[in-house]
Amino acid sequence: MSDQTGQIPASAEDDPRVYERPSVTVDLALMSVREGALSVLLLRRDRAPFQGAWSLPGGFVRIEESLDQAAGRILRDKAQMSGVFMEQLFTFGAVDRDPRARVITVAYYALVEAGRFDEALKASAELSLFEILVPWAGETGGAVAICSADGETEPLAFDHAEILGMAVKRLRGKLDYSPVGFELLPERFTLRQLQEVHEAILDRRMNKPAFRRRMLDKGVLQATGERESGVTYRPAELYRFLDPSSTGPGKNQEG
Amino acid sequence: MSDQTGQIPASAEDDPRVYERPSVTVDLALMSVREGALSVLLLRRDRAPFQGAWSLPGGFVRIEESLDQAAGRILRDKAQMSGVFMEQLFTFGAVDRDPRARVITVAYYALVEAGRFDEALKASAELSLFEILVPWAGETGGAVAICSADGETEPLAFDHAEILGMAVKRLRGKLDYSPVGFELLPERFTLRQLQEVHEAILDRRMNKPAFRRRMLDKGVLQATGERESGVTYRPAELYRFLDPSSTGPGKNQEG
DNA sequence: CCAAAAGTGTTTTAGTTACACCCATGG
DNA sequence: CCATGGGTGTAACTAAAACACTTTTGG
Repeated sequence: MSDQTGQIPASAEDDPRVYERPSVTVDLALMSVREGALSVLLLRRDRAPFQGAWSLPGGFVRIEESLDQAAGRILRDKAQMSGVFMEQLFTFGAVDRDPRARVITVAYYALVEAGRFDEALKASAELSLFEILVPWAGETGGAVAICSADGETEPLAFDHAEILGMAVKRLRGKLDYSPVGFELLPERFTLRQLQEVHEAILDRRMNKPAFRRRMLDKGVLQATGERESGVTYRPAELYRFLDPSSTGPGKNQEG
Repeated sequence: MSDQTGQIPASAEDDPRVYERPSVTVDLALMSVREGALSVLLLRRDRAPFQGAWSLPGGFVRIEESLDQAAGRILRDKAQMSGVFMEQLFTFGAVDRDPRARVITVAYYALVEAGRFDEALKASAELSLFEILVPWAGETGGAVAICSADGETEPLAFDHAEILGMAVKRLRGKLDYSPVGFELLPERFTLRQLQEVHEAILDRRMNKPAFRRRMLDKGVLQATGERESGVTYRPAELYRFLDPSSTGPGKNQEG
């Protein structure tokens, strides 16, 4: 076991060379709220395993890039998007999660404004949009189902239903103590739009005045003075999200 | 690029063989509350890099074991413990986090009753106990310092200060909506002990009656009828943690 | 003036905190 | 009977929710 060219490890347990290495991938749950429904962008698999099934966009982590960089690259390559809010979710490492080989995947979730989905869908024919169906009670192990525009539920490849289930759970959990909700709206938005996003994610109707005050009391919304247009009723004021980390004393985006 | 022995991938991006693979390790933040202080079990490194520095126990993930299994094995090998509460924390994948090679580490945190630390410390001379010093405000990027029994602060190897910082943050965040606090106490405990654990983790004094009622109202504590002994004042009642998942309708331990 | 949704004021409720007090035990 | 911490009752406070209401626009 001695090695003249490099360091001689004191024991095998500290030497990566003696063990076969797993592959490491990044998978992305790219979500948005579209027409009142929490949705996800999926890719149709064109080869085995799970040929024809829908899957989260993903790819191998390269030796010279960080996990965050890999996630950003995959988002660019598969969905033609950049500058998107993205956060690490969980790492899935079951031995048999990929029937071909040992693959550990670091899952990320990403949030975009609904309008940006359309560009991605036009750019790639393999991409498609699905509504996420979440069982609130009577859990199925945390997994979710997906439902296409014509109402058909479809199977997901690998353990991606479980990954997506955890993504929804995380999104729900962070919604009221972190500014993730604003990532799903354009730069200027009405309080009604914000409420619709919250209602879609939590799958629960809310009281308008209560929601309004709760949001305004957080102090992260700035009234623009502008109003929405194109509506037949009284136009609502447009608000902008004020990132507290960019004005207050230096804090990073970690919520 | 064709391969007669196996499948022929339609494109290189789906073929793990064309990329150099990173190594994957698991690192453990094994924490407890001892004498009113949040503490962590660390291992002194006996070789470069960071020779002499303190580090989280860790090891490579083997090709035939899951991440959770790897974490359990490392806990057994390095700290002679089993049956310990453990949860995945975050995956750290900066390219230069290990100067020798590309190593991605899946960090876990584990919680044990303070008494179990002593056994581990006796079993291995390289292990030592440190108090965790957490800057509440004026963050240092989420990292924490460690402080030995004689008051000396010591450097941590690799990015382990950052990992430990995230572990403390996660523990603080889960303390009041998940039963993690009970993992740090013996099977039977007094409400005062439970309060001391919460105060140590959150680094904040609390009101006794308020804390007492808040805990009892959760409905997860069962009075045993027994009392503590060996005290010179009125002995407090001993309580036991009642896991709602073991009695109610089937839910798994995921909080 | 009417319909529809924006936006406001007031009451109710629930959960937490603060404070004062009594109880049980050992010495 | 005193010191010490265990345990309980009550009032005050705060945040959220529910409800009724007024305002503003397009038609």
